[in-house]
Parts: sequence; structure tokens; C-alpha cells
Amino acid sequence: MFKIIFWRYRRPRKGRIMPYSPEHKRDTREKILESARRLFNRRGYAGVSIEEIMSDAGLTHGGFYRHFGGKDELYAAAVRQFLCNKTPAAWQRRREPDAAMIPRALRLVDAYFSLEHFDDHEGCCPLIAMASDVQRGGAAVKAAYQEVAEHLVEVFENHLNEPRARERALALVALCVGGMVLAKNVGDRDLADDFRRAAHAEVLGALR
Amino acid sequence: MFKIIFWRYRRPRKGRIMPYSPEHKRDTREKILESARRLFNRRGYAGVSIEEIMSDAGLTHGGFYRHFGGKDELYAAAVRQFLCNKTPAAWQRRREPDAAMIPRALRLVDAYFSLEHFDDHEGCCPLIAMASDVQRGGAAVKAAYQEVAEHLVEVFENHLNEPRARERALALVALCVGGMVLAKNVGDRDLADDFRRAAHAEVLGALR
DNA sequence: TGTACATCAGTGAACGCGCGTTCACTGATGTAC
DNA sequence: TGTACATCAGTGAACGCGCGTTCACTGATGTAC
Repeated sequence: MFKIIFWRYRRPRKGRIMPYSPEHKRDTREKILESARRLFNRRGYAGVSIEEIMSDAGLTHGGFYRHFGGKDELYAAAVRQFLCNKTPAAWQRRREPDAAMIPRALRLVDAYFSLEHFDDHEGCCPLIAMASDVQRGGAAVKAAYQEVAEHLVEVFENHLNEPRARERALALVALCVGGMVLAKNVGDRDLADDFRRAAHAEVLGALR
Repeated sequence: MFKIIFWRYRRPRKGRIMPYSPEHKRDTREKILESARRLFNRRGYAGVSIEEIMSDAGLTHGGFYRHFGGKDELYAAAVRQFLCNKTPAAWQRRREPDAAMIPRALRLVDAYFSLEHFDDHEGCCPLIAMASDVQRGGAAVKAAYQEVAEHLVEVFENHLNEPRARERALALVALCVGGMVLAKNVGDRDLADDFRRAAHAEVLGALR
């Protein structure tokens, strides 16, 4: 009896208490992020509800705010997620028989302009999929977008062995993104293919 | 008395009746379209309500459905509106002192990569502003987007005097759109300028 | 001519739905004794 | 050891708001007589 009362009125402990395993929350957060990235890519910021994302991740919507401050914060994190994605999309994984012989930049370009990437609406590069949503997003979203863009620029810049490599690399990234944006937005499939192939050829020409 | 009764029960006339001047409805429709194009450009499809568009056009929202079947239909019309816009944005109107001497394609490119265009969020080219909204839009939206893209391609193709002019023109349009999309989306202003200038230089190099 | 009228552009209240967010609660789990 | 407990991830109902759309109505105007 006395013991019970003692327990009940004891001051809360200050020490760490870990009711779940340390990895548990991190894993859930990553599951949510992964679902968010896929769904935002496919349907855009306004086209996806938090309820959809959470249920795609196998959870209910109420728990969302244990992991993110709000939809905006999730969106910014989702753009960045593309970079550290542990399971890259099919178009990124494509392997030519002689893949090891081909420089990284050229493999990337071939994958970028591939039909797989064109048809992939979930795993699509966020520079393309989130092009105009980001324009209206906050600083965090733009910073995440920039990170992805800089990563691409770096790959090209390292490959180019010439003066003004950076300037050319910037233009090549623009060509990649622009070519795929136009291909994806144009109604006519033939014109889409034309955009894709023309930009692809132009980039390859510059890299060789 | 008899006359009144005769009037009251007369069958409705079949002939045209024009309660408002023939131009009146067309003018209102154009005012709505113009407001829609500006607001959609700035804030995207989901970021603008019909109420805002109508009130921007000096009307109340209820009358909207006398002019358009719904928001989607308005959006498609707004993308196309860019082409037949009677009052082009400032960045399009910019005149160099020796404008008459410079070919149309070069003037267009200079304007496209101008700081004015970069900072113009309302009059901005819809190929840039509506880049990812269109990806998720219906056939009508994509057809309108394609019309604008084809128009740009044509300008470049006519200017280029070489074999494979069309393929190069397609790549140049991709470079224009991609360069500006990246510039507008990247958080850092300096990097944005780098993208803009690099793509601009690349396009000018190809056109001369 | 003037006038009754049909038409339809435009008004503004109302409806219904979906979404972001909040909140009281549940239950799984590591810790302290 | 077993057990009471604090924590907090996760649940699901609820709230409030905004938006697309509808609808009964108003009023401006050209037409027919």
C-alpha cells in the first residue's frame, strides 16, 4: 500500500526512456518519406493528401505529426529523399551488358532519356516531376531541389575535360531537364519522342 | 385585354435574340481568360480558386459557368491564351535600339533568358510556369501546351539554315525551357544566374 | 413610337466534399526498482 | 525476478476551412409588335 502511493507521486524521471527500439521511429519516418516521394512525383503537391501518403505507408493519418511538422516540411524532405533513396527506380538501375566500360555520366544520360524514365511517373527525377510546384514552394523546397540539381551538374562537370566545364555542365543539365519536361507535357507521343531523342543526341554529342 | 392574353400564351420565338451586344460575352470571356492565365502562371492550377480569377476579372464567381465548363477547361484555355495574348508581357516587349536588325529568333532568345522574364511570375512563358501541372493535366491541357512548344520550335527551325534543323530546334527549345526551370527552382540566386547565363550562351552559340 | 417581353449575363447564397490539422485515447515497450 | 510505470508511436473521430459547383434570382438589353 505505502509502496503504491510512493510510486504514484514520485517525480517523473529525467533519464532517457526508450519505449521503442531506437531504429523504430527512423524506419517509420523513412517509410512515410518513400511513399510521399512516389506519390508527390506522380500527382504533385496538391494532388496528394496526407491521408493517402500515410495509408500508402501502412499507417493512419493521425500519426503523421509525430514525424513531420506539416505537409510543406514533408514535401521538402521528399524532394531531397530522391538523392539518398536506397531503392533507386528501374530506369536508374538499368544495366547495359558492358556497363562497367561506360563512364558514369554517359550511363546516367542514357538512363535519363530512356523510355523507362519517360514512362515512370513515380520514380521520375524530381527535377522534372516537381518542376513548377517547386517554383511556388518555400526556401526549404528550393534548397532540396538545388541539392539534386547540383548533384547532376557535378557528374557532368567531372566528366568534361575542358575549360569552362562548369558552364557546359550547367547547360547540359538544363538540356536534360528541359527535354524530358517537354516530352512529358506534350500531347502527341511522336513529338514527345522527338524531344527526347533530340535532347539526348545533343547531350551525348557534347559529352564525347 | 385580349392582346395581353395573346402575348402571354404565344409560343416562344425561334429567331435569334441578342439581349447584349454580340461582343459583350466575348469580351468578358477574354477578361476571365487573361486573369486566369496570369494567376495560374503565378500560383499554379491548385493555387488559384475560381473565385479569385473571377474577382480579378471584376466579376462574381457564380457567372463563371456561363463561359467555361469547369476549372479544367479554363486551365487548358489559359495555356493556349499565351499565344494569342494581345498584351504581351514586358519581357516580350523589350526592344533593343537596333531591334529591326536582329533576327526574330535571337531577339526571342535574349528576351527568354532576360532578368525580366526570370522575375516575371505572371507573364512568364507557360512552358516554364506550368511545367509539372501539365504533366498531370488532361488531353486538352497537353494539346494547348504542345501548341505553344511547337510555336517556339518553328521559330528556331526557320532561323537555322542547316540539315537536321528540326532536331536542333527541338534541342534548343529544351535548353530554353530547362535552363529557366532550373533557374527559377534553385534556391540560390547566384546558381540561378549561372543556369540562366549558361543556357543562354549555349543557345546563342548554336543559333549563330 | 412606345411597350411588353424573352433571353441570358451576371449575382450571391448554399451545398457538399475533401483536406490539413488537432486531440483524447490506446497500446507496445524499455526501465527502475 | 517480476511488476508498476512513464513514454510516446500510432489510432481514429472531429473540427474548421476553402473550394468547385449549383441554383433561384436580378436586371440589362435587343426584338416584335
